[in-house]
Amino acid sequence: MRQDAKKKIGTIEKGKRCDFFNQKSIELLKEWLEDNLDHPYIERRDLIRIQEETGLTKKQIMGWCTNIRRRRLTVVRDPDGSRKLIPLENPEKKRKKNESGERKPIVLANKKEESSDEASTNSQQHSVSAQEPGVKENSENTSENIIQNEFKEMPKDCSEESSPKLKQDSDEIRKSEEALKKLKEELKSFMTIRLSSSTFCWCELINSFDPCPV
Amino acid sequence: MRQDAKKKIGTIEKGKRCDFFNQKSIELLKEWLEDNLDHPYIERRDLIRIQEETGLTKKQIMGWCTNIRRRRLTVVRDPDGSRKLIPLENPEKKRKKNESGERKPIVLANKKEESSDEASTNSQQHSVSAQEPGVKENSENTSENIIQNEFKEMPKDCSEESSPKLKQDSDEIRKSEEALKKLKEELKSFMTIRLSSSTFCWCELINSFDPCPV
DNA sequence: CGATGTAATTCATTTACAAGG
DNA sequence: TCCTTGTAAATGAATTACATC
Repeated sequence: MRQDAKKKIGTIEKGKRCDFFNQKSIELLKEWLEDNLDHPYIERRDLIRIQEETGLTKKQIMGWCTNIRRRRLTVVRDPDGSRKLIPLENPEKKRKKNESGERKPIVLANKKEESSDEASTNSQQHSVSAQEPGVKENSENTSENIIQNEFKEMPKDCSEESSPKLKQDSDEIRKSEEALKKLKEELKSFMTIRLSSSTFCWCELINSFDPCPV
Repeated sequence: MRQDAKKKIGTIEKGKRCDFFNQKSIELLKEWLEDNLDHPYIERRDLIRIQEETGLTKKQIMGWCTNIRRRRLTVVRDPDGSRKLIPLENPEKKRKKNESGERKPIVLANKKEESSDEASTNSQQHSVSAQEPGVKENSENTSENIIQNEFKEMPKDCSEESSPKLKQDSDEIRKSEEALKKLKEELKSFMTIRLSSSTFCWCELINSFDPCPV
């Protein structure tokens, strides 16, 4: 703890939660944001409405929007080149973690393969198909850390390389490569379909792979 | 119970990382743990091996194991009634969050509807319920779940449709699944690399897949 | 030796403000 | 006036470590 003294600016301390920033207010703001993702800049009308409903000041609400834009949204481009803001998972966190590279949460893969091991973090065995082994609910921290971990260990040239054990049989290699090629096409098709709903984000795709042990 | 305020004990400060607790050591310990989930109590042999490979003291290693057991593992029971420890996501975090009920990360759903599930702000109403270990929660990432599910369905359906012969032989299916895993690896790696340039957009990823532009 | 309680440190997230355009 | 970018400060989660039983 290195803070010399609590600095008070106006009536609010930096970093300190005020009573008006409770879960209900956050829910309202989130609601506004999700309704205005195409143009997440608050208008007078919504501003006044949220002020009245939450008790937050104008400055607080606009500051919240500013922070959300830079920390939770990112720019993508549609095929026509138009610019858009969509949700993104924690860009700042990723940058910081790359620089320090330490003190990452310990994530267990929970893989005891040899069977369709249903051991997710749940304690009871529900034989529902929706859960896949290795895919479990997680916090955003762990997802990103897994990505970073595997990124460091993974070979940089990742486009068309076969894994060594497949090299034993050239016919098997050919079959595997054909399957991979086909899957790539299918994935492309899949992403294009998702795209039409205009809510697709590549980072969500990344997260959908986690924490699948590969 | 006892809070004897000792700031420094020996040469190590509480909570402070020492140089031997680096990522390589953590990896080794994690490796040991995942190999010994059935009985996560370290033996002399492994203890000495890890001591030598990491430079950590015996006390540090055993302390790590103790902390892992209580913070990252939870007890489940097999159908035969036997007791088992399996990975659990952040039991302590969940407890604290349920009690305070504030300051949760802001997660955007990226979708307008999906109003059936109300679990995104559960801590507001359910202040403290009888917290059973292993109870699954954290269904906040709704959009991720949706995409995850859709993605999981996609390759199977498409594979079966476009190449029926893969269905006939379980070995072929296994190969296909391996190929999908590999594809996921490649994608994750690729996207993580692109991430650092911060100019990524989905169309670059799609176009990077030869052979055919969509 | 293990389980449990807890002190201390580090890091990610959030609220807030300032500078400059 | 509003936005973007940089950053200060508070909070909480995760981790390492030790004491007690």
